[in-house]
Amino acid sequence: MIDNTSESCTTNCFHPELVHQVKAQMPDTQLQEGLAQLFKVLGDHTRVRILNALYRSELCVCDLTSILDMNQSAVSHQLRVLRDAKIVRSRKQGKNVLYSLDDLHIFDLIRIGFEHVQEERV
Amino acid sequence: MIDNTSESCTTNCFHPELVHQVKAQMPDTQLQEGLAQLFKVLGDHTRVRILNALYRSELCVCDLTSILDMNQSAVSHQLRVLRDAKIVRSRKQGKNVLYSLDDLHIFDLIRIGFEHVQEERV
DNA sequence: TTATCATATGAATAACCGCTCATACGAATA
DNA sequence: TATTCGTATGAGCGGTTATTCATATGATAA
Repeated sequence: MIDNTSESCTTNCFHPELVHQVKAQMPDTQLQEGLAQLFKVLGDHTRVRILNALYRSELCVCDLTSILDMNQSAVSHQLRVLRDAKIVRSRKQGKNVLYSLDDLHIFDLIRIGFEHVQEERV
Repeated sequence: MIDNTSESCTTNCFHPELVHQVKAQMPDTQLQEGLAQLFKVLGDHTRVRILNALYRSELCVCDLTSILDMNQSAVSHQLRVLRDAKIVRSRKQGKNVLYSLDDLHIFDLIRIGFEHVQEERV
C-alpha cells in the first residue's frame, strides 16, 4: 500500500507519482483478461449452483440435471462453459461423464466468496 | 466428499441417494444468488483493471481515469457497480472521493484468481 | 448390427450490460 | 454568491449470453 494523503488533486486532478507507480505495477493485460474471464464464468446463477453441487461431490450430468431441476441441454451447455474456463474437469465412466471442480483454487474462491457475501448481511 | 463409484445410472439415470444428499447440502438460494452476483461484478475487464489498481493503493476517481486511460464517466459507472456490490468502499476527501477494496476477502479473491489463471498456462 | 441411453451441440430468441453523450450535483475557492 | 473542479447519473446504442428446441454423437446392451 502506498500513502496518498500527502498530495491533492488541485493541480493536475490526480496524484502523478502514485499513478505512475500503480501503472507500473499493473499486471499484464492478457493476465487481467484471463482473471476477468474466470470471474465472468463464475458469475452466473446456474453455474454457481452447479459449482455448489460439485463442491460436495463429483457428479454426472443427469445428477446435476436432477439436483438443479433443469433442462439437460442447459446443464450441458453450462458445463461446457465451465470446462472451457478450466473451472471444472470431466472424466468418462461408462455412458456417463463425471464432473468435479478443477482444483483447490476453485474450492477457495467459492468458500471465500460465500464468506464475503455472508459478512455483508451483518 | 461423498463416494459415488458404487452405483451407476443404469436404473434411474442418476445416483438417487447422492443426489438427495447433495440437494440437502445446497446453500440457500438467496445466498447463491449473492455469490453469483459477486462474481458477475468481478467478471469484467474494466472492473478487474480497477480492482488491480486498488489492490496497490487507495485512489481517487481521476487517478483511476488516468491509470486506465478511460472516460471519467465510464470509470464512475463501474465504480458505482463495484460499490453497490460491496466490493469497493469510498470516502470523501475534499472534492475527491477515494476508493479502496472493501475487505481482505476481495484481496484474497483477486490473488487466488490470479494464481489459478497463471497455473492454467503451464 | 441395431436400439437405447447419457451427453453434447448448433441455431434462434430474449434479456442483460458496458460504453458514450449530455448533464447534474456538490464541495471548495474567489 | 458565482465559478470551478471532481464526481455521479440517466438515456440510448451495440454487443454479449443464457435458455430452449431439435438433433447429433458415442458408448452400452440386446
